[in-house]
Amino acid sequence: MRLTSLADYAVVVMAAAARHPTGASLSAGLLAEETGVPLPTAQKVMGRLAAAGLLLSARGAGGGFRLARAAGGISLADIIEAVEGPIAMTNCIEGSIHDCALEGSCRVKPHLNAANDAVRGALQGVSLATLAEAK
Amino acid sequence: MRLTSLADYAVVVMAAAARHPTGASLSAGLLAEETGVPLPTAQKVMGRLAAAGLLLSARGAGGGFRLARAAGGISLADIIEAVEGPIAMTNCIEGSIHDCALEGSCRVKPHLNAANDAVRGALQGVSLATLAEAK
DNA sequence: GCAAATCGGAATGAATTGGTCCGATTAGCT
DNA sequence: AGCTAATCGGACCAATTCATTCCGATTTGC
Repeated sequence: MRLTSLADYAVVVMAAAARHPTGASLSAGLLAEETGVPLPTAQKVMGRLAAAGLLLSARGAGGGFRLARAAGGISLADIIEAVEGPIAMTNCIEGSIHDCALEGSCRVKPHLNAANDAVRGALQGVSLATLAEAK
Repeated sequence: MRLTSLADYAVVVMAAAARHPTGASLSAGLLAEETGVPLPTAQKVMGRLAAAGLLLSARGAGGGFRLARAAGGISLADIIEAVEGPIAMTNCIEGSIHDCALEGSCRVKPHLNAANDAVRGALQGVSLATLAEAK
């Protein structure tokens, strides 16, 4: 029930990016300096965010990243999923994976499914625009 | 954002225990067989649950475990915390630990705090009595 | 055409986790 | 009262995952 530090950094970096004017080209180095996140780590995090479609990347000199959507259209759940993968408390919730020995006779799965939706909903209710606000 | 398999097993075992009559002495072997959880793992899980005060343990022949409180008074959050430790999405939320380099200049911490409370609330809203119900 | 700057993926070391085993303790029977 | 059997409790070890770092691929601008 703890998110990885990679995801933690991703939230910080995305919030910093959201405070810049829309469309500005932001290098990993710039955001790393602004947030205090180590540069190599920021690079990795931003790479994953770009792969997930939350950031648009441009290579070469003068390149950088920019938000793919408006800050209001990106949720905390989106950021976490981009870095950590699907939000699924247990393996059996994720549709494709079925390596649970109790599969079939498990009596609690339906309830866990409901709990998982509740948690996910709480995370989807927080937008990046909110996270970027001061205090 | 995924709970460990130990916590997963804990939920299954506790739900099985809640289906037995109140006060009955339940050995780790019995619950392991009922749920399909490997016995050594069930032992470890139940040990932690007892240490957290969710189960009462009795040693020796004829001993075993029993629920410390009524099933309605135990929440999913309680079970997860018993096995995984405090529910805190980030290190900076946990009061005592402060090994975050961004501490002080971090702009998103207050928002994450609110998100954490929302997640925790969702988990506290599910009681063991609900988990023990069929389907 | 050259050079600088930036993204992208691969490799390494550490930490947490999952699983197993053996010792400590107690009730019940002889 | 002693012994046996059953059960909890804590310690140990292998494995997976995570966090971090470094180097190569690609593109713009001069």
